[in-house]
Amino acid sequence: MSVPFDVLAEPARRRILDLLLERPRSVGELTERLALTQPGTSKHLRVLREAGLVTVRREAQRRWYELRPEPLAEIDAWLAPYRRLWAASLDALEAHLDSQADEMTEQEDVT
Amino acid sequence: MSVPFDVLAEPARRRILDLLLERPRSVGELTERLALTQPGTSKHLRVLREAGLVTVRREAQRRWYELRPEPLAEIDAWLAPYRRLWAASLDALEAHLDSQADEMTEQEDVT
DNA sequence: CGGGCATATAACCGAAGCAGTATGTTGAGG
DNA sequence: CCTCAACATACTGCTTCGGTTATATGCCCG
Repeated sequence: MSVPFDVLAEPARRRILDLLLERPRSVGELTERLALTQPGTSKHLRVLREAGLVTVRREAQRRWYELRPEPLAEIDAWLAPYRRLWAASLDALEAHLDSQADEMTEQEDVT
Repeated sequence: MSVPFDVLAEPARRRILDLLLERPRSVGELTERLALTQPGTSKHLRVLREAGLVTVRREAQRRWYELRPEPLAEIDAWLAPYRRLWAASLDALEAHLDSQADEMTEQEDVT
């Protein structure tokens, strides 16, 4: 579970990261937005913490969880050699759509 | 499980994709390299197939599995907003290392 | 110092995932 | 046809995971 891939397999954890992308948040706040129980949220946060994807700052009883994106680089690195492949097919799609657009401007009356 | 994130949570499946990155391969070949049983390999391939990450081409009794990277774009898309964040910290690291390198060239005798 | 708030940890349960064994399926070749 | 080769599917046991309820911890405040 300590690998970023496993951590991100859980939708709730991806949502947490998405929420932290905007700004640091408290457990209560996250719990509310996730529609989970508080212990459930805490459990996911623990996993994220142990994977190094978040850090905690204590303030009285409140704990502010904060994003730490570095471990995501591992995923990005794995993804890298594949990126050019689907990029190529997307380019092909774009080219296709572009040529269609061209045809349409040439005809000028395709409803 | 149909989401790319879940599919990639399994190390064996990532290895399969890595192997298919080089060229299409038969089930037997993959089984050998993964040190799995043949049914185990077939099972992972089924998951990859259902997620659209591989396609099959039949040739007599042999089946050639082939990479289909498009679904990985979903992961890449999710990753996108985070990329600039860790990129920033990596830049900072680079800058730091660069400045160290500078210092070293200035001194010229750091063993 | 006692009570309440915010959060963490523990204990428990059901569901799902993975690996392995056994068996089914399809095509080639004698 | 019969058999073998390559692969898929079925079934089973085990482990792990995610969610919930119950309880512990730490801190502020009256």
